[in-house]
Amino acid sequence: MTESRFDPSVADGRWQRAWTEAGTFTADSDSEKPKSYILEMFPYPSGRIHMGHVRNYTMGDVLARYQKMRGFEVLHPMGWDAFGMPAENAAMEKGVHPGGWTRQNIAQMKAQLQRIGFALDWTREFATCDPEYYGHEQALFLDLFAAGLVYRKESTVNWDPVDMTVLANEQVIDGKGWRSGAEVEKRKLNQWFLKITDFADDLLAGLGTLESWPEKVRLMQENWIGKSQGLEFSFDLSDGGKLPVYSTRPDTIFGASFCAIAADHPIAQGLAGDPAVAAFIDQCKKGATTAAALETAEKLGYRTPITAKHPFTGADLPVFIANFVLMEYGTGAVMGVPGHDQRDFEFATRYDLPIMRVVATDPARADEPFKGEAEAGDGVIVNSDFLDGMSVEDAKQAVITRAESGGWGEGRTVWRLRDWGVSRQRYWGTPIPFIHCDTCGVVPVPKDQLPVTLPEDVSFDIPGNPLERHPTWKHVDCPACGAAARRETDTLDTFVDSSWYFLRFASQPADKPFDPEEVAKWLPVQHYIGGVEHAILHLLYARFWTRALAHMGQIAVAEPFAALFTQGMVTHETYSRIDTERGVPVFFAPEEVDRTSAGATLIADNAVVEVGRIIKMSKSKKNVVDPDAIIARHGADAVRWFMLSDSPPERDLPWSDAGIEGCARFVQRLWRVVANNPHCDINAEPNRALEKLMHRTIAGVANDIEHLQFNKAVARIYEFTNAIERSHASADQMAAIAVLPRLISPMMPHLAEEAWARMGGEGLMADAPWPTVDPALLIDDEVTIAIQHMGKLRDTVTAPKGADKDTLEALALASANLQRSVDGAAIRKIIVVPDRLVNIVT
RNA sequence: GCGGGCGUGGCGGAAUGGUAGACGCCGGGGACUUAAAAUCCCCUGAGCUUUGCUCGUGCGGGUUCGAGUCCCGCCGCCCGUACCA
Repeated sequence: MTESRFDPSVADGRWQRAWTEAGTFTADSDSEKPKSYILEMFPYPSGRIHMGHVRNYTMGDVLARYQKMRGFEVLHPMGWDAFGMPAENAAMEKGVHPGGWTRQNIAQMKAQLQRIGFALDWTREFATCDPEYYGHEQALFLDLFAAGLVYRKESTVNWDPVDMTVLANEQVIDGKGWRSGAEVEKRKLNQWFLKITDFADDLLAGLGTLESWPEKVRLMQENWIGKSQGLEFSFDLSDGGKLPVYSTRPDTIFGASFCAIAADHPIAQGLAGDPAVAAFIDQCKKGATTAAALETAEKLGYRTPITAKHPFTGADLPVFIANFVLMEYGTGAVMGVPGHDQRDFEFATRYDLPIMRVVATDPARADEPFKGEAEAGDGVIVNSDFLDGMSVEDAKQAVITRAESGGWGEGRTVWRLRDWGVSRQRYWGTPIPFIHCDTCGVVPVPKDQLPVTLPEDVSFDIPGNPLERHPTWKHVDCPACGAAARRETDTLDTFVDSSWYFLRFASQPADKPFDPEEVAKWLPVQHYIGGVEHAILHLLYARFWTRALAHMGQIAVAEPFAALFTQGMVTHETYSRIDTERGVPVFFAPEEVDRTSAGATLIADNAVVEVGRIIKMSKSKKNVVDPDAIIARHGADAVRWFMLSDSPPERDLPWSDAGIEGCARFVQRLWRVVANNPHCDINAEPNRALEKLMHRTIAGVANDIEHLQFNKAVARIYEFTNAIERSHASADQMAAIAVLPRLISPMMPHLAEEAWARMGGEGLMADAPWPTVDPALLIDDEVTIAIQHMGKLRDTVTAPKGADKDTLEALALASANLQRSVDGAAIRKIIVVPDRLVNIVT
């Protein structure tokens, strides 16, 4: 290492090896120190680490290293969310085995992570596709089954009628299968479910204890769980039958002008003898199953000959079969109130049904016409007999009370949250440990026969589930009666894998999923960091599993993640040209493009390419920057520094070459400050301002890190470095330089170690304590006071901190600028905010 | 469609209801050098009648002595929407 240049290509590896050899980041469960569990959402091993991972793990790393300096025993593990569809897609496209492909990706990505110098405890690494891991998962699934939290029921999937296979939602594009292009159908399958709804109330209540979660995430989960009070009642039908419906808006019951039932509702099925009805029911089966697709699809209905009698007015309401009503939700039938539900409004408009106002902003506007859309908001009830004049809330209760006393309906709490369907008709996942026997029914695999492992000899040359068509795998004897039986061929949703991995990191016993004592030592996770895209599903499922395991007495943890942080994406501009033949854009990678301030040209032909919007890095848009290439060029510390600079961590971070170059320059600049360490001139004037700034910086950076405001910590370190360089060779400057390595250590650990070693620091920087702060030096003795006239700045003056109101008032009135602005006008009021400002009101 | 979030100079952003633009990037000027790179110093929201003034935080209103911040109504973009992870 020369004096003038920090060489990451040498230093990075040196310190990474030193940490590994010393076991610096191996968590000691038996340590006396207070414990801290720092966790980032583990990655799917897609092939390469991308910048989003680097950003996520750098944030966790800063916290882990900082907390270690603060005297905590830190657990900062890493593993692999290794089951999932991309491995099967790779198998289909490249003819490789999903397992081999995944293992290779893991090896590659692990090496990449190690080159970034993360303070990870690799001794606890595992992949969810390890048979040990998924074997324990199968055991837990059997425990849940025994506890009554697992059951089977019919539910709808996307069916590709050409490939004869189930499609994931992302494999359905505009209602068509992504490979076959065939119109997707809804098809029912018998599938496995987890009873997350048993915990709906508790999951909702628990949100109130998660003070260190972002408010937005708690709100999203609250709305997702969706607790509401409503009325379930039955309409008497013209054919003598009854139609049970559920509504969250019984207050609008007088505005009901039709009923709608699902295509697979028994009443609809009963009418299917009519070819027109049958044709409509068939039509309803078309299309994808997602909520977005259902909600935005055209609302279609078929008017049946049946009518329903309104319980209050006695009016006959037409009963429609409708494509937007689903049998799986509620009773599979709804009452339509077009005036106060947008979906019903569109439906009524299309089928020319009455649209009645039963809620208005005030009673005088009871007959105001609608302005082309439903009014779902609050108001007073009108045109509703005994409900008139009531608030929406009161009217709901009044209708429920009336229905209950009349015996034709009852109030019910319902949840938007549905039970969690965990069946997947796919190979690369955890086999569901059950066996189907013709005489015994569905039989659990005995625990001593776990894990049920995946067969290796599978092919992906035709669509569908390889487990289903494997020649031998599914043929087993029934564990109960010994007769020939069949294995369950569905595998578990990969969200199951990620619902308990954080427990397995605490310890990895061979004979059980986790050790409750170790779980008690480390859990809950102190900081959990990941993308906001997981705000609902993953986080809710993990909270559910934690509750279910606690319910069964296996752990004593209420919430798995004490604090949550959702970081933003790494983005990059896109470069494209329109393909003139096909009319679609063709994208180019950043390294294929020569970018100047004026625009961009393609290096290959030196002609212009269009510079597009700055969006999330993705392979399809080719706007990705490979971390390896950047590390090879600038070193790990520059990349880490860039990940923390400028953008607040919860927002998107636009990648820029100029930005990373600036970071690389700053790494070198820091090195010069340390390496050109001047000799102290004991005769030099002490630089008390620098000393104060040093203490303020130490305290400020600590506070910023604790609040994950890394961009602010970065700004402070820039300011501190600027101040050091501008100061003269005094003892204070020496002290400031000496503290620098420790300040930057969580963010630029390689440079910090190198500097620490050079300055004669003892042991590894990573083991050193955080510098101490003298609180006395954090207090200012002088402050700048703003002088305003009518709220506009006219002058600033300095005053002693804590100066009284009269002093500040006098200072303000003495200002020439203020006097010119006031221009002799009568002063009506003077507002003094101590240590901040004086505002003269005329 | 529904739920949630975000919007500040050329760019990323800073700002307990109290001096809008800290810090960084880009750009401009200068020093050093035969020259370049590197480095260092200075300037850098717009406009004006420039001791200073006006405008300015997506758009339109409102509350307040004072609004980027609080309230109401919009617009745009992003995330989720239960089988992508």
